[in-house]
Amino acid sequence: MDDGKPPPETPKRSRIQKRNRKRILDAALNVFSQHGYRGATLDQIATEAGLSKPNILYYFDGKEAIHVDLLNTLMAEWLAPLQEMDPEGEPLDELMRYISRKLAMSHAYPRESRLFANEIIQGAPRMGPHLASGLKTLFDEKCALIATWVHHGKLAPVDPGHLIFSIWAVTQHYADFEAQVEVLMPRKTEARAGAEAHVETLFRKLLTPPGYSVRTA
Amino acid sequence: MDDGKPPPETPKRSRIQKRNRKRILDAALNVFSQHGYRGATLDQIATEAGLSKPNILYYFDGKEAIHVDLLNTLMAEWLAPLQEMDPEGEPLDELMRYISRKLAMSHAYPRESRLFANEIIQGAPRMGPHLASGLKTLFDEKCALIATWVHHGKLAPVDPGHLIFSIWAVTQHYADFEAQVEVLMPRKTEARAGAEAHVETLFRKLLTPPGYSVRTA
DNA sequence: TCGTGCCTTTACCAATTGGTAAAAAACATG
DNA sequence: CATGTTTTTTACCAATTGGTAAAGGCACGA
Repeated sequence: MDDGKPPPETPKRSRIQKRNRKRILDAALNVFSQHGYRGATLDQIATEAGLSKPNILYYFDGKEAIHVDLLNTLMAEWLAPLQEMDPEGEPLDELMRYISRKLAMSHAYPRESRLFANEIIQGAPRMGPHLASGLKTLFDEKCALIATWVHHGKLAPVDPGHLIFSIWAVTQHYADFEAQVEVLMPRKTEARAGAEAHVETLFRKLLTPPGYSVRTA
Repeated sequence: MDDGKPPPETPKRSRIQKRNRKRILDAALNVFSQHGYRGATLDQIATEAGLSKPNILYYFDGKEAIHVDLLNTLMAEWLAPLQEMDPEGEPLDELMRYISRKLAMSHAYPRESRLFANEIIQGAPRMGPHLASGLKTLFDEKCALIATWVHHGKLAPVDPGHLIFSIWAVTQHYADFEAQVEVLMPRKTEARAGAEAHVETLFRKLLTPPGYSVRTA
């Protein structure tokens, strides 16, 4: 009886393979996040990676394979902050901590943010299945968690799904629309600090339940 | 003395020209908003418009000209709600009304939203000047207005620039990331109503100044 | 009926696209 | 160093890209 799938597929890559795959994926992240899937070209990726085009196709099965690999690899770490929201923690603290980490990630990894933004704006043609399975599960789970928090009066009444959407929207906006933010708010360091304070206030006011006592030292 | 620019350029287009230009721009809006500038092709636009490729180039000077025309034409109406925020009105009402109209526009014109989203994510290479001039002026003006409102205690203390960013982020999210929203929150009509209520609450809680008396009938 | 001006099609083009075949070079290992 | 393996390059493709030239159609007034 053949179980169909080959043994767990230990990558088992030589160090030169690891190095070049990393170079390619990094170059591809630059190009895909800037131009979207269809607007990106293998030549561009090759040039940016410092390799020849056929050499790139020696490491990956094609343009689409690179893109899919990127999406799969980055999805996990992109969702880590949400995943780590702790059912045992203090609800408001957990949510505010999540928001803060999400905003920090948008500032630290704008390319990743734009990669996903491009893919989803364009209808998520290479991510649809992933969304429906992995992401949806996590999303539903965390929605349920937030709902119980609300139910126990630990948070102000709020629609968990739309709450998550607005957290994503506000935090990722700074990465995805960086070009616009920079034009409209040129002093970068000030803008970043202001963003943090604003987002913190926005969601704290939304989520703080009525009659919540503020601990002042 | 030649003033350099030709007379005000009355378009003076025949009805067949109007019809075909409209068809082309509509098709181009579909294609550009779905694939971004570089990912879009003239053939695709031509097919969608029901015209031949050379025929399209009879009406427009090239791919870029179509894209620029679209951006210019749509920019004005896209910014109309912000423009109409009235310095004479009641601050909180004006802002909440703006937010509501912005959300409605995202639902009614998702293609336009995605057109701009694509352009800005990709660094706004064909819109940079417009951003720096027209949009920045409007943005600064409205920021100043909001600042005076805050100063007079009509709104809770808030950074006007970041406030506008978060309004844009939250409202446009529903258009730009529609593919994701639909997967995670499948019941469309409920989702839309929920979005309205959530966004309303989010910003009303942020903006309502301390000690604001709620008028109950 | 004949122009005349507007619109559309046909037939192209050079450049770029994603991708391949196969030789050549570099590398590892005995 | 000899040998087999991994990596890289060279030389190509067929298809698609944005764009052009020029001939054809078509409506409409004289």
